[in-house]
Amino acid sequence: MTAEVKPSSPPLTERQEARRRRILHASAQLASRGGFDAVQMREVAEAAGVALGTLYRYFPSKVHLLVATMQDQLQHLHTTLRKRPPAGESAAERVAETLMRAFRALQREPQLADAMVRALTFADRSVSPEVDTVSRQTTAIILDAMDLPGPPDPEQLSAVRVIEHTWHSALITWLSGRASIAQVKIDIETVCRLIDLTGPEPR
Amino acid sequence: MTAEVKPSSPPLTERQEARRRRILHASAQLASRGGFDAVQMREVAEAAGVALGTLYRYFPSKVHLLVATMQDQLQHLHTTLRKRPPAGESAAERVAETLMRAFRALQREPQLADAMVRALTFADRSVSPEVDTVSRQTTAIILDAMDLPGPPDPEQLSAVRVIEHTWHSALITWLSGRASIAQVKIDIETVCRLIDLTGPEPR
DNA sequence: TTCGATACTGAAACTTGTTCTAGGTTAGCG
DNA sequence: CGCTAACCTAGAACAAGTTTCAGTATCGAA
Repeated sequence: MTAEVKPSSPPLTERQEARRRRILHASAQLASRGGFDAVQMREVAEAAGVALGTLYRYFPSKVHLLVATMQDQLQHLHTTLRKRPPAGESAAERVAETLMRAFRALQREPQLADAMVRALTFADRSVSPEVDTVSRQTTAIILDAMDLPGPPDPEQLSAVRVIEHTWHSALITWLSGRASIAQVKIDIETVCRLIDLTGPEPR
Repeated sequence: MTAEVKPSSPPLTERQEARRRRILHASAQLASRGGFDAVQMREVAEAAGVALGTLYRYFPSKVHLLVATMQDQLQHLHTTLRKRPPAGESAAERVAETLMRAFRALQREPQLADAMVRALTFADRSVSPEVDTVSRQTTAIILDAMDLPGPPDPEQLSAVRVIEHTWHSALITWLSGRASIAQVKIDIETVCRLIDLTGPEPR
């Protein structure tokens, strides 16, 4: 279930790889302060030491840039989470625990979270492939936490999708100050019950 | 459970009410064609026959405008839905039916849906009150569909929130072409099972 | 009816995402 | 080494959201 971010088509030279990394770093840096609005393309370019045109060659829009930033952060998160797998009894508990852990990680950088999530939901069709990658990464994290014996069945996949929807949308309501952390926790736990509903029992 | 859109603080004169209505109409009109990008503030102002500054006095940003447009459309929808209540046996069925009906309504105006939903998820804290109103309208629609005998308990409210999250997020993935209508239907039906899970049984 | 406050208009200006252009640099290859 | 294509840079230019301002119209109260 390893979901590596695709190294994509043309292999980059070392300097190009470094540029790309500098850009993503600058993006995350700026986002950590003022959130979405603070990630201004001219500033990112300057902070990364590249020309504006170059920035646009690497990331065709601000949304692309921030979604790529999210891919980057998610990969870190996934790696971190794997080191200490959740300890719950049931799959539902493990998933809820994992998501709340991820949530606390985002809490530490709320502005960064804001920038990434806003970009993700604002993305139009032209960013679909990249958004899809993020979605696959999230799915991988959840399935990892479920720690199923075999491959998931379609019903479980649907439950996972619903959990993703909830996770995503709950994050937004928290970021915009319309829900408390406690409420997010309750919603996550509520939706995770779906897992035990679909899994072992006969239908 | 009637959730009227608050008439807000200062009562408007007749001409002001008419202006406001013209603006919302122009907004919906433009959105129905090109979606979010086609709702350009200068064009809205021109189509509504008001100056740009006036448009901004009524709606302090494009996002505010589109969220207000959504409030408007939701109210229509709610009225329409009430005329023919869903017929399902269980609360879960009725909610799923209602949401799919709403979904089909949006399908008829995908560009408008795109504009409204993008605005909703892109909204930052400054739009929280308005977004909250939309959320309450949605909650009211779902609770109506559930047709509970008494007031909902906290567990049911959490289930409703999760359903809203799913509805909202599923809509986004459909609009951005990353999920089919069939998939949305499955996800809605999946999440609606939560209702029967929380309701009648003893815990 | 008249007055003062508030709202509206038209137009310019400002901001930030995005595109374009002309010229210099780099990488790979014979 | 020298060539060529692809890449990079600096900077201007353009697009659309938002703000501002001076002047005009409207409204509600005296």
